[in-house]
Amino acid sequence: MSRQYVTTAIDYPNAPKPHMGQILEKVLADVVARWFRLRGDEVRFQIGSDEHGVKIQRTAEKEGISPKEMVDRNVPNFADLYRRVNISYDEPDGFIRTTDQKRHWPTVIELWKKLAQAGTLEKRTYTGLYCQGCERFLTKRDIVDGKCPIHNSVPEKISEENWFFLLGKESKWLKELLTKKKNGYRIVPDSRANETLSLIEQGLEDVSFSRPKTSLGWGIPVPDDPDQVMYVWCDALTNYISGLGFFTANERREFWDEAEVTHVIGKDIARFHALIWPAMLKHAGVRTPDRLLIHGFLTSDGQKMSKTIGNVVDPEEVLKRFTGNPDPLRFYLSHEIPVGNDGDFSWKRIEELYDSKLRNQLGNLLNRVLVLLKKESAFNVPDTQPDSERASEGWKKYSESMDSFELHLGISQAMELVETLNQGIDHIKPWTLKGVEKLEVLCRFAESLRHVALKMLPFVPSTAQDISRQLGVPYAEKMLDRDFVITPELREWGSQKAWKAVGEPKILFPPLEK
RNA sequence: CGCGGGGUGGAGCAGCCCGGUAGCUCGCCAGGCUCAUAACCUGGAGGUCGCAGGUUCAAAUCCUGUCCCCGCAACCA
Repeated sequence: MSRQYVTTAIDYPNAPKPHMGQILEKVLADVVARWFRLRGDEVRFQIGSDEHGVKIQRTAEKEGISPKEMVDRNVPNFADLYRRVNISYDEPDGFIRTTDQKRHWPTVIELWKKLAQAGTLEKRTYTGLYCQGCERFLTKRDIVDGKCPIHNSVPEKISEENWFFLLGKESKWLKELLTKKKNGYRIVPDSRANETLSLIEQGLEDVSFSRPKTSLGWGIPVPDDPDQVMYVWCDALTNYISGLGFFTANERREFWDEAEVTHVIGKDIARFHALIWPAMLKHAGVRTPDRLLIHGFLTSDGQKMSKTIGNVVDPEEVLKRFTGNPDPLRFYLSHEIPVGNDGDFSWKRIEELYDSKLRNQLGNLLNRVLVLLKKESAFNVPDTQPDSERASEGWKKYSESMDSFELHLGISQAMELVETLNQGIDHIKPWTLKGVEKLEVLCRFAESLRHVALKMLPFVPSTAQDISRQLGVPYAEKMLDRDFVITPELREWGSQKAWKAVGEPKILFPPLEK
């Protein structure tokens, strides 16, 4: 058994509630965290919010409230929606806020001091071309014909004092760290690693770590330099260790030093997590993380989600469509989008998938087995060699997929089993059989469904439990407990000797209203 | 020469890393079954896997070239 620490990116609560991309990330992380728990690991799962910065400041201004008021209003909506999507982050301390002066700030300030002591911070006068519209300095690459291509305006030349983090000299060991096979910082999936490595090849630049208070007021002050405020990197990335109380009296270092650390993030911020973050940790004397799990982006009906196009999908609406049940959405995101790939969300597709896979194939299968079985007077799963071999091979394949983060293969394997079972029923025609033969056949189907439910558990937890309840398996009530483990015994064919009867069949997934 | 992703039956996607029966969902046609949520099962039509070369006994998969599409990243203008 090992210890796991799973994190997601912390959300920017500029909007009143999470968008689909953020849901995708949380679901991915949640499936991973759940799988770790189910295989017997000790897991800490942390999410949070990144609440500083000019954009927050500005949005709040527009609304005529203080930044603090705005984030205090928005952040609970994030936590609330994630709870309703069944994201199993640790309660109560698995949600870290960067405005939390008790939990977050002390670590950040201490980390800054350590970086300063290590000589990796340097104050410079930065002169650059600043675009008022973008509210940031533009790089040579951004500028087209001397103008900001987004705002079509000529940027101003502005000089300001910035603390810089000297990332430029870290290329060599970073490359080693990211490519070595053992004890490195592994990027998953592989295809996403090349992208980052090619960034190193292009040469790393030092990064701005602070802004003058006058241009960035809403943030953590730089220690011993009251005129400067920390820019996003030192503040936001640090959440991963501030949540563990690093550099304070109540450190929980065992979840870092003696754990496997997995950061789940989107491809847009891969570079910061792959480069700046490990460099910061190195100079602060903290070991580097183990894994960076990168997901792609979501389009809507094949197009970029955009307010202008009007194709933005609100996760809330998706929940509502399925009467608050998060599982169709969780299933969609896990089944349709291989980890790391970009994916598409479409209403047509999710409804299609709901009907064909969840309702017709899975729900209907459970129903037909239970209806036949409840007419029988006994229940007993026959222990046969071929069945038990099939089961153990199936579990082996499934675990391999899950352990290597090929999650869509994991859930597909469960669904393939469902398909096989539907075929089997039609082939065997249990309703034409009698006596012991009939009973045995039906019990074998029920047992197979027990395995299906276990395999679906990381993806659609409440559905998996519901199936198990209807089947009447003895452990059904415990399945959603944090310490529930899919033990070797549970994976074994016919291991549930205490299972003596099935429950009442109920409709698992009702037809959608038009 | 910025970087990355992609082009697979009518639509949407998987398979490519680690070559060897081209798979899934929807749609279409025909049949079966009647345990089940008008669900389930079987068969069929439809693909020269963008194009051109190369490697190989064998290429959707590896290599080279080439054409085309889409992003540069998240609700903010």
